[in-house]
Amino acid sequence: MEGVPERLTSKPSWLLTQLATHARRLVAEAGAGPYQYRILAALSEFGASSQAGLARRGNLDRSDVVAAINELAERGFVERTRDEDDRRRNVVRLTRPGAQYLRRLDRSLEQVQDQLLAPLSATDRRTLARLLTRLLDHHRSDTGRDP
Amino acid sequence: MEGVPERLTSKPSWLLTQLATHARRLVAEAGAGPYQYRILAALSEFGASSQAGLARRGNLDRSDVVAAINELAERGFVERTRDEDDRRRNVVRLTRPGAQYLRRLDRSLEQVQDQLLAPLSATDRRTLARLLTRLLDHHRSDTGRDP
DNA sequence: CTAATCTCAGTATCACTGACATTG
DNA sequence: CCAATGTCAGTGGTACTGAGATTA
Repeated sequence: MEGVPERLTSKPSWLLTQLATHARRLVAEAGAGPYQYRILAALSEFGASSQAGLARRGNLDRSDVVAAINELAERGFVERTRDEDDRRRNVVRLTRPGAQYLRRLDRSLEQVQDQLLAPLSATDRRTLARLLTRLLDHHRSDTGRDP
Repeated sequence: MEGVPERLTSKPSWLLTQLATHARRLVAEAGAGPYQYRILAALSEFGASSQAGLARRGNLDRSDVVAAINELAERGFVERTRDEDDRRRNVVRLTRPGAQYLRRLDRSLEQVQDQLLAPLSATDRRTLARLLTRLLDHHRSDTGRDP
């Protein structure tokens, strides 16, 4: 024992942060702002939702959702209407152009993913995804129900 | 196939970014500023070095190294002296208090690590570290030689 | 002249906090 | 009254860019 052998490369926490910035950069090059992508993805997978619901599912802050939706709405990718059943809420809906845009983003992301995971075999990639998912699920105490 | 099943939870790039923020938060609670920690760790593992060398090894920007070293030097954890053999460079050296501080940080980090990796078995943890390391090595084109 | 180093000033973006008004 | 929602203003930190001065 004695000195920890490789502090910089053996601590998952640092590996995560450093790899994450790399991933972010790649993703940004693909043209996908993380907030907007997560919102579009959540809408596509779970359907129309309130902004608070999107925040919960996309793991982002309510206040950040506001700005992101503003831009998405301006570009015509989502529709924001008042929920008449619960007038505190806005119903956010994916539009057709929004769905197309998401598909384009997904194609770019797939390439990014390939670049990012290049040195791993298909099995390793699955393993990695599984482990990361397990971690994330565990640390997301928010139950994540719909509203 | 058809629609991508779980965009938000199956893309390693997103998993990484989200887990990374979680890790960062935990690490911050442990009192370890990421820049300063990486510098201290690099110094401890590779010995005294120029600031540019630290930047390369710690995967950070030269300009950020300046500020981090300022603080570390103020707190007496590192010593910065002009390199007389190459007067462009500063030689940064870990002091005794600096080494002690690093050991304290490491102890805190270990607990953080445990929290972060709680849901994984020892084997899984090794696997994760191995996969992440492989990725990071691959994406670090910088050869990382010393100066 | 080119290249490397250190430094400073400034930027973009993410994540977050606190507050407030509206509605349930 | 309390809780949830949407909105806004502002903060802190990371990562980065660009420039300048010094030395090799």
